[in-house]
Amino acid sequence: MKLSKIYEPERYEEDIYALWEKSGAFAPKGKGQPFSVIMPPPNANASLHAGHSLTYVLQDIAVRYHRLIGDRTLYVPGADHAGFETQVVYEKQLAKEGKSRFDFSREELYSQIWDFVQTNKSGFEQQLRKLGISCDWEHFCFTLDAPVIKTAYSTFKQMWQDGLIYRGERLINYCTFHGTGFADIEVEYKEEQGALYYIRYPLTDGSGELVVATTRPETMLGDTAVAVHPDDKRYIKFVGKTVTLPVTNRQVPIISDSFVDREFGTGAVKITPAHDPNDYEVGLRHSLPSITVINFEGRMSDNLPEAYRELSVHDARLKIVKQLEKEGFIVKVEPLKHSVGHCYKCGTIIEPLLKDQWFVDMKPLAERAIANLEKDKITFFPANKKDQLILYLKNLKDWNISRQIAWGIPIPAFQNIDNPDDWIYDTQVQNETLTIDGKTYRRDPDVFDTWFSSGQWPFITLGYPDSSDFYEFYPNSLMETGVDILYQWVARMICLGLYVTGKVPFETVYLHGMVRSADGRKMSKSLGNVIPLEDTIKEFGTDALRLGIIAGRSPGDSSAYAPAKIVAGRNFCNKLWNIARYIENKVDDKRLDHTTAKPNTIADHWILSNLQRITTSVSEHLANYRFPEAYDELYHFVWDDLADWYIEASKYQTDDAVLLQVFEATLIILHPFAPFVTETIWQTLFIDKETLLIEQAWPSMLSYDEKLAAEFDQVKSIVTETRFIAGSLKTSDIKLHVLAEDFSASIELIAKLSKVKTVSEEVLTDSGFKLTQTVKAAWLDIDDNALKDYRKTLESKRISQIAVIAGLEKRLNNPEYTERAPRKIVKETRQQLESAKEILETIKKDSQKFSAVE
RNA sequence: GGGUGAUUAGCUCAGCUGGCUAGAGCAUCUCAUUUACACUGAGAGGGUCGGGGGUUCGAAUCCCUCAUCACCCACCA
Repeated sequence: MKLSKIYEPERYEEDIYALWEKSGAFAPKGKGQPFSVIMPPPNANASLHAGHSLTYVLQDIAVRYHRLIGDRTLYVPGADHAGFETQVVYEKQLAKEGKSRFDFSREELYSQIWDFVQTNKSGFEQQLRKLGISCDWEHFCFTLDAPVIKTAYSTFKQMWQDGLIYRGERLINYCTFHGTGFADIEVEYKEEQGALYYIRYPLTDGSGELVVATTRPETMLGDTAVAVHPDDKRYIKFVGKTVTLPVTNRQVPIISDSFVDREFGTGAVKITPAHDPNDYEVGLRHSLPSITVINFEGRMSDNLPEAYRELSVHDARLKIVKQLEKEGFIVKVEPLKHSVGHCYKCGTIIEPLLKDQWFVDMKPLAERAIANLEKDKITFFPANKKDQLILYLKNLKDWNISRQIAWGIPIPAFQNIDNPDDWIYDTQVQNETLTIDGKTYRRDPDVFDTWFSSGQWPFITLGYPDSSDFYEFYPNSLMETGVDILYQWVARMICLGLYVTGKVPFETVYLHGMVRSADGRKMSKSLGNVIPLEDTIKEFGTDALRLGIIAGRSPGDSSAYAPAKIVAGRNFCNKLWNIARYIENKVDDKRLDHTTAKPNTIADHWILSNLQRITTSVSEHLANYRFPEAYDELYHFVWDDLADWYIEASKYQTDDAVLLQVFEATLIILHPFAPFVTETIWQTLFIDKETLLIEQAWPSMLSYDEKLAAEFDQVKSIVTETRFIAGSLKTSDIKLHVLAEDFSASIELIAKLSKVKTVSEEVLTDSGFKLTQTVKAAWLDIDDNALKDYRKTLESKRISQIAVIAGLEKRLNNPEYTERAPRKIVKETRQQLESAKEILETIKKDSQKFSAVE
């Protein structure tokens, strides 16, 4: 089969992926050491954009590399039901139909969303195939699969029994629009312009007043105290007295608590335990009652004076301020910038509200995680994220795992209808009520926070607790995910992994930065700057996207989607393609047994030397997860070494066997990065083997002679400098002289590559222009007058060469350097100085010719 | 308030444990047209590595400090 002139990815990619999938190449094979990656499951109803590709491509490169070096490699794909996220998407769809979640029971909603997800689910699977992701589809896992739920339940039960899970009334973060609570980390804080209201609270005994400052005057309806700092001389005399609250006329005590900041506001704080986390803590310390004045709909509650009932928080604030002003209780109002928590989906202000929920006591889990992190049981890329994670874990508060939504794993807990404190664990969640020993229990209507189950992903996906996969592939070798979910997900996987299995869930965490849009902003639907995956693939091909998206990116750092890098990737694939075409034409039907190739020419030795270097280097980079560095070196090996020099040389010094051998090895080491084009070429050039590139073994080395390889470097230098001079002189009509003893075998090669008219072995003793960049002797026989144009260049070369020598001499004249620096470095410096001096001599001699001319 | 990262060529960014005259892609300039490849080839130009200080024989790299930008966490009556 003949290859077309330009690589057209869309002609091959689909078939190539099908070929891999059909062959079973994605399943773990062989007896190598296990290497496992569990894919962070994409949302089941999601469509991936170009930015998403980064995570899967990085994982796939690691996976393909480990497969090639013979590891028993498992890459588990999955999908996330993404509880709240998905329900929000579905609710938006309902809204379009003029309906809302209130029109359905939770069971109805659940089954509707299930159908909704089923119809959308195939999207990302096809996208992953398009990206060439070599995951083992047989191992596919959805976060609502029965085994997942089973393990999540048994973990919940175990934690309950161990006293790590408790149910209690706490202030939780509540979105009144979506009607559910959130974990602390899910709240999005924004800096906002607000107002600080100074309000008079008269002492009940008429002996004066306290002025409190608040941003939320409406919550004063629920005040149960006023607090001052215990050391505050202004107020300490009031402690123990009471104030009479304006509007409600309730009497509340004045207490002292050191949490009060004397500098802020007036130094006197109204305490509303039911609506402020700090006040809640104060309330606990001082046994204050909690009065709820805002309900779960975000409106003022029924226990308030008629005028305020059912008002929105916003309206209530306006109304109460108006009333206070009228009655003379407002001292002043100051503008104040402060941060306010919002729902990360709808932007509604998060209300801290009292609610009974299930909580995980994170302290013991976090401590164990910290201990393991400090013992470096997990390697982080970038390394500094480990310390950040430890800091986070040290300050971790208890985790609210109850969600008031329909789409999720029902919490397996039932409450005695006659005794609210009597909760039992039971997994018969399909029943709304249970009757046990004559007592009736009602199911908790809530579901788990998605992260409670996905936090167990590294072992849940492997069939924990009693499967061979689990024994073989846990802990996972690599967890590659976004730096944005370090706390949200990685932290919880470590905590839960240690708790359930006793081991850290993975050996390495690689956190990629975010792919911002081309405009430098975050890529998001709402900003309208999303780059669709399909567009990029269609325009440039998958391999180009894979190469462009990983190029020049360091872990943990965000950087923009760079079309120029995708273009570079596309061009690179085309270059490779054309190397293959060249080889195809050259080798034709010779059926060379290239497996026993032996180097003949200096170019052969040189390319084998470079192949050895690049193979080792790519291995080292990939073993240490330095993806962009590996790609960068491969790019230059293929383009600069293989195409520009070796292939060019092969046009004059034929050695097809070595050429084929080198190209075969190149395809293998390049395969993890650009799987489609490499496999396509493999299937075309090596079809008679009936093998798949994806299943090849990492190349082993051919022997070569380092000295002969170095000879070729000399040839390169002569050719390069000759080209440069010829270019400056704008002529190729020059005669090149080289020392026969050094280059007799390469004369023709030098002539062809440097494109001069003739090359002679005649030695010019007193004429000719000596090349300066090589130690080996080579001259150009050029008319001195013609050379005049070259004077400037030579002069600037001379000056910079003198500077180089001065620098080297200064270094070597410093005894501190020669004594302290490693011997190897010093030796290198001496050699550099020597050759620098030689080059300067040549430049000087060449320069002198000009004085002769003038 | 605490923390992290960034600042290197016109643009986007690499530079791992300090050690050749600091690199890449794209862009720019010159030359090349029946070539495996114009998605090309041969060349060139372009940076006092944000400022200042320190450690070191040696600093883009380590430390301190300042500035600017970005992000994260906590608090914000």
